[in-house]
Amino acid sequence: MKAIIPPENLTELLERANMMAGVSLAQIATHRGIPVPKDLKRDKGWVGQLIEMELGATAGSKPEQDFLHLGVELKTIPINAQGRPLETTYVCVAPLTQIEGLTWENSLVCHKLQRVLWVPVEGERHIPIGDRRIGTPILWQPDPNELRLLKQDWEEIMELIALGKVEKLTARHGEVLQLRPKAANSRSLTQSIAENGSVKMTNPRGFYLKTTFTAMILDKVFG
DNA sequence: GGGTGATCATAC
DNA sequence: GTATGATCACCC
Repeated sequence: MKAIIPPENLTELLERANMMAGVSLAQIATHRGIPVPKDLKRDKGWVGQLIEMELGATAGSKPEQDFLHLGVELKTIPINAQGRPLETTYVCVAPLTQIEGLTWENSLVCHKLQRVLWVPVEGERHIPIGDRRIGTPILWQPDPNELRLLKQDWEEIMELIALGKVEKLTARHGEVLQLRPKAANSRSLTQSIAENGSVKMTNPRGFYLKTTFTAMILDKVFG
């Protein structure tokens, strides 16, 4: 495998991303010497990591943007034949303790979503993984209205977490941003705030963007 | 059929 | 366990 150097600037990143449009995942994988899985059941992050690698993102599990020096977060998004998202989009883990004084402006959600490079990839299950094609990338920055919706949902969710009501939160809360389990399984536990203010254990949660929201983002470009 | 809750792989 | 990358799969 040949090493991919991180893009030096935004223009270079966009050039690389644009060159992948129309290319199949098998082409990328072959080029990189990576086997294509039969399905994604045990390789759920495969597509994302393949695209990450090809664009020269710094691999790692740091809670930071993929291209920190460019202020860009990379997200692959599975779409159907109509260009609509097939899945919600994971943003980041939700803090469940020590959240006093945490504001939207300095939250991880806000930071990660400041600028996102969306890379649509055909995701319908009847299409073999290798045959799935990459679409036209979209560099997105939330507009004032999108920012307002995100902030509103985030504040509402964090308020309930702060009140020790994380167990009462479901994916139905929030217009565009939702809170859902994010863990190895339902037995995973992490600390959270109890209703009496003490510490309790609960299933880890993550923030996800609902498909109605990401569909709007894709629509703004493709109509 | 769509969305919610559950789950998978991997690095550290 | 916590973080990354997400999709699976069951229930409504």
